[in-house]
Amino acid sequence: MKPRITLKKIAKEFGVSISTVSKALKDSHEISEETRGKIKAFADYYNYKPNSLALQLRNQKTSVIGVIIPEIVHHFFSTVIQGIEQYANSKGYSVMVCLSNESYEKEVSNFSVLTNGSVDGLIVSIARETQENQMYNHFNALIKDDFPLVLFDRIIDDVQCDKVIIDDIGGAFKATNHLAEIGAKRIALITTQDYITVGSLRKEGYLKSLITNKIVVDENLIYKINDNEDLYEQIEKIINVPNPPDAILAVNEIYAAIALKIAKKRGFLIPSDIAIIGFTSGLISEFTDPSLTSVEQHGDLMGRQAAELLIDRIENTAPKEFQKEVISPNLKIRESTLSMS
Amino acid sequence: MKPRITLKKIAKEFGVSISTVSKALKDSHEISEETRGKIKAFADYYNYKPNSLALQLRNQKTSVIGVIIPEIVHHFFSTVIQGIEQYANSKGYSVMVCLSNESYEKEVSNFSVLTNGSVDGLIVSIARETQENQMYNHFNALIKDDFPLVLFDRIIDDVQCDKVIIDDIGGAFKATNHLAEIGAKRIALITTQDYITVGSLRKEGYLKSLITNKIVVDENLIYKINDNEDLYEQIEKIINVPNPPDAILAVNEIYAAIALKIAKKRGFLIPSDIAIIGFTSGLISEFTDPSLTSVEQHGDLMGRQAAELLIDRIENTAPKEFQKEVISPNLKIRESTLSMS
DNA sequence: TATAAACACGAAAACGTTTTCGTATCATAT
DNA sequence: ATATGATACGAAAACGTTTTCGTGTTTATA
Repeated sequence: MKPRITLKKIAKEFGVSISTVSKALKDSHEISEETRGKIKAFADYYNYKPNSLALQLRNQKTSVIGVIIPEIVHHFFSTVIQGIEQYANSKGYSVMVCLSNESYEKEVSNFSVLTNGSVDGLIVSIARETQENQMYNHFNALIKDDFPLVLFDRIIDDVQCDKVIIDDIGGAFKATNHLAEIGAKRIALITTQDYITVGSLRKEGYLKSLITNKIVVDENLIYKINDNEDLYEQIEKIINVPNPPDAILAVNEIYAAIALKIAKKRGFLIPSDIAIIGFTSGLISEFTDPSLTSVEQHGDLMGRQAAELLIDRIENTAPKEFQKEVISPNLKIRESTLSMS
Repeated sequence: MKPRITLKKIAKEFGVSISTVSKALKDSHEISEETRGKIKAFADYYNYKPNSLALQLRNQKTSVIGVIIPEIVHHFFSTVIQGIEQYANSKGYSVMVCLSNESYEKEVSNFSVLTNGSVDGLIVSIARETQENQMYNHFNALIKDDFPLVLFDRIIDDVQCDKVIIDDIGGAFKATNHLAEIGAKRIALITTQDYITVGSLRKEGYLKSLITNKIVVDENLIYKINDNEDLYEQIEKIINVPNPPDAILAVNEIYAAIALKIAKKRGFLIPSDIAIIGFTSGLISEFTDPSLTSVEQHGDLMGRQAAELLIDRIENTAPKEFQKEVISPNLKIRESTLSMS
């Protein structure tokens, strides 16, 4: 790469000082029209642009925000990034994306890279492994230094910072209510392991709804999927049983789509034999047959709000209580829960 | 945010010079064991980490690579990012992601932000608007300065830089051959406008296959979708006609999934009445019913290769011919093309 | 004509780091 | 006693920028 042109080189060219060049390029009235003109022409010709590293160092501000997420090949997370990028960009910030791949070690290493002065703040959704083992020291270290930090979706209650979550309890409650309304009696829940906070919150909403609807809770209808094992096999055990459920609430789109596929293969009619709802974020629900009713998560809105909170925190240094924004998911009713005959 | 601790502050604390502190922290033998010990303990206690901006400025190297893509809520692009991030990370680089939203203006503005010294190189897939109007000056400016640049997927032939593409012609050829083999005679193509290079290349492969299979080309079976208008309406006009095609090749997953949905609604049996193949990247094809045969694009591999080319270009400054890596897509056969009865 | 103001520019510090070179102090060898 | 060498540190430049504070020269005012 050719070395970029700098103030120093321009100064040398005209035998003036660096300050003169800097001022000339900023149209300062301190510099004569003549000098200004020739310097600007020269700089323009050589396509001078101030080195942003130098500026960042001088201004003690990078205008970059770091984002650490568990994965990116995931409709929800990519939607969040879109939301973040959009708002950040409108405020003059760029976005640096790092992936933890659900690994604690990589999350910590990302923290370490990003908090060395290369970003003004951090937006994070916690890796599964981190949540599983509850190792939060890297977060506490940031908090101690008042480093601007926003957690979203997968959060830690104990960490004092801004947070954005969706109302998982409410979403699951709404969805389960809907299943009950269309006549379901034996509503299964396909969820994750307990340490995934969103999974256990959705379970809470599910339970709350069962109680509200006076349906007896049957622990045998609650299935905790292990993401590291074969999903089809695990979900098959829910449907291919003597007394299958008449409705399923799945905490994500994939689980729901797989359940649908298996149920159809077993000869069940959807929704008349089994109604299905999934939490969603992607496009799959729209293209299954029947299409899947789903709890929509509004990832872009989450991203936007996280970015708003973070940038506000960065730019307004006055102490301020930490916010917790809660986004309400909505139920998109499709064919998989059209009233059961 | 609390001000971070610096060499200067540590130096002041012990009444030594900055150089001494710097050397002590690097375990230099120039510094006495005693001084070294107390400085390191102090630095450790206050969690000293070198300011990366200062290092980047001094070393004239950021270890960051910039990525500009049209959108991120898109399975293919997020897969590419994953590939890039993974390889880049293994080589000690971070990734800065910017979105052009298919807009020329935003692409240029991203260029401008990223090429001011904040990244060591750029990986780009061109915005639709840029391709449509063939405005490539921002690329030429980079090339002139030998700025490390890799183009992927949507490329420009005229720009002299490293490139990674998939064999679109070959993929479409293979897919169309497959349709011909299972007995299709009237194979429709659902593609994009001509200025999208991948669209026109896939059309080329389609045409090549028709000729190979001695099928007469029928221009009426080639449909160019306008992404800004209603997709369902446009695709309906392909299927809901007096003499519908007996097979469809769609240049992306969404077009294929919509075609499938419409065909089923019209009462066609898939694949016996109409066989369907889509180029793909996402999960939709797996969850439709019947599942969709698809041309798989290996986005992560593309990302990885792009990152390899870029980092090689960054680290080995010796002149070297520009590479063009071509990735072969493979045909994943699913239910939508099981041999037509 | 003396003085004040305007003009046009330069020096230097600051951001935080690394690294080369210089040097004062002390111990050792001749 | 002198030269040599090691030891332990500091000064300063360099990366590229902005900005404050001088300062010398010219112009306007009393």
